[in-house]
Amino acid sequence: MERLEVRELVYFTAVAEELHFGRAAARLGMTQPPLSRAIQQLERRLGVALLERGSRRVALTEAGAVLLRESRAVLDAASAAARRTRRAGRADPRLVLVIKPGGDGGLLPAILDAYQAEPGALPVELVCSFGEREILLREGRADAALLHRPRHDLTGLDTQDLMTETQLLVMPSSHRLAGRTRVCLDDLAGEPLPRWPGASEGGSHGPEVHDLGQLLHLIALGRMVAVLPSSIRDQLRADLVAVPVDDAEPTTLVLAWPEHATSPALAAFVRAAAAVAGKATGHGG
Amino acid sequence: MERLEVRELVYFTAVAEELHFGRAAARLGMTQPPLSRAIQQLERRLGVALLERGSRRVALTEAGAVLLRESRAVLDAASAAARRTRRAGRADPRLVLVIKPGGDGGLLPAILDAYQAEPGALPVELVCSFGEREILLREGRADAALLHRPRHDLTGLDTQDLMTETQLLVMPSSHRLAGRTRVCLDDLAGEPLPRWPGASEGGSHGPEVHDLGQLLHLIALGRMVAVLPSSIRDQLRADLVAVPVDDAEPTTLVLAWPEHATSPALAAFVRAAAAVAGKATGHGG
DNA sequence: GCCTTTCCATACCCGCACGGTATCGTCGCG
DNA sequence: CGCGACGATACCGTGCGGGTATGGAAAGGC
Repeated sequence: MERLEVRELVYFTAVAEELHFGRAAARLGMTQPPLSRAIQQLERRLGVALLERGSRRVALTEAGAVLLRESRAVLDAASAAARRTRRAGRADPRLVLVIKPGGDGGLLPAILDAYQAEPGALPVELVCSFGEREILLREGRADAALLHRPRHDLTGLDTQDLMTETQLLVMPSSHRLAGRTRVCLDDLAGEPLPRWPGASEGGSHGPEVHDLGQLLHLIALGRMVAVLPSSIRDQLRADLVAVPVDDAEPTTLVLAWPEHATSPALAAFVRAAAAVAGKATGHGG
Repeated sequence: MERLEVRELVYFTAVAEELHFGRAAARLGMTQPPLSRAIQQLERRLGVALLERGSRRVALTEAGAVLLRESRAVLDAASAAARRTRRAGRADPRLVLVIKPGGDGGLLPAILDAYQAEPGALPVELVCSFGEREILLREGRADAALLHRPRHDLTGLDTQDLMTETQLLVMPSSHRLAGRTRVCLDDLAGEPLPRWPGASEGGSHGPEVHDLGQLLHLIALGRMVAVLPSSIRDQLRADLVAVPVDDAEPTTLVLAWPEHATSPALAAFVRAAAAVAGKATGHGG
């Protein structure tokens, strides 16, 4: 069984994405002929046609589509491997935790305290980031992240549930729904909801939002409303109102980390977080 | 950022596993000097020490241990990519489903029928295999598998629950517990339980077992007992008895497939299986 | 219908890096 | 102190990855 090389996968990915040998070669910083040969050789070694070459157009075969997807997985794994190794070799070991400002459900201080009490705890570096936080984990840029299920895609990650919250509709006090004690999702038809960077799917049609202060400001200005976990209640400005959304799926705050991670520092952090979460749900409900 | 090549990862994995450059080189079918240089170059490019060389012993550094784990992931992904691509390019497209004989909970015929009724259904190739069935999925040798949660490790796989079953203790009619109407796990202390190939963890201390007929035979001979999902009741020999185990965690039969799979044939199969399972729990409970 | 344009494939050449052989340096042990 | 084991270094050849030049086929314009 012939080996499959990373370089070949990079080449193939470029061609498969461009569907054009010339452009792909330019993107790779090389010329077209060696690229053509590399792809041919790849096809020969796999014994499979990956591309249909019309003289004017290039298209993926079924097998080519499969290899494109698989290649991305391999390349992601490879660059994550490099990054994680480099980070593990750094002289100043740290635990990188990525959070969304305001998205910690108020548990973070207690978790950090509990972690620092663990033996062998490392300094924790907090990275604040909005959209696409799970990507930082998959890329090997961070050790752990606070995410929300089901909002985030958790495939390929291991997780520890921390706390489940109902969701609130946050709006200016002048809003037509501000007097209600509860609303349901149908009431929100036509309301401008925030668009989170990276989540370009349907439904959200308001302006794009990058930070919690900005979001609350825009809500206060009447430009939009938002459905948020109930723990943000503590952080609301005086000019905003929040009422429960009855039929919004509850959101679970989870601690997530890359599958198969073995670092004892991470294990200690997960232990600490689980302990804090257990205590919190223990009293609080 | 320098590229990380598959060849280098193969080399490093060999050295990291052997902890000996000479043996690693032999295993790779090459001589020692180029191997040493390749590892040095890898360390230089990553800017990290991977191995501690004593003159008499080689040991992994912290970063080396990380890279070993990551390398295995990358290499697994790469060979899975090759296999999946080759299979996608085959002239006779088939859907490969791996099952454990007797482990289908009786749902399989209905699922296969429902799938064949789907538009564009492919011929289904059944592969029977005992231990380590999930590995066939991860290696790209199969499209889907019937597995049991929590018995199998499902990380890295997408799943569809099919049916949840309580578990039964299966034993010869002469067994000391054969007269009981129910037992609990503590009653089984000291009983020889089957060892499944690949699951070498504690608790199971009986002979290794590779197939259901063999297992039932050994039980009938009084050599062991087993805790099995209740759907095997239909397949029991007359000389065996089965009673519920009260505190054994219920087992869920799941259909599993590699994450991010996009094949329409697989999607249709999942749909068919979900429909059958929904109907089954609909009447049966 | 022919010429042009636009691609990918082929032919040929070169340099480098990968792998081999020979040897050294170093540590541990008798 | 000398020998053996093992990784590192030195040096060399060759195969392969990449470059330039050119061929060849198909689509489009006049």
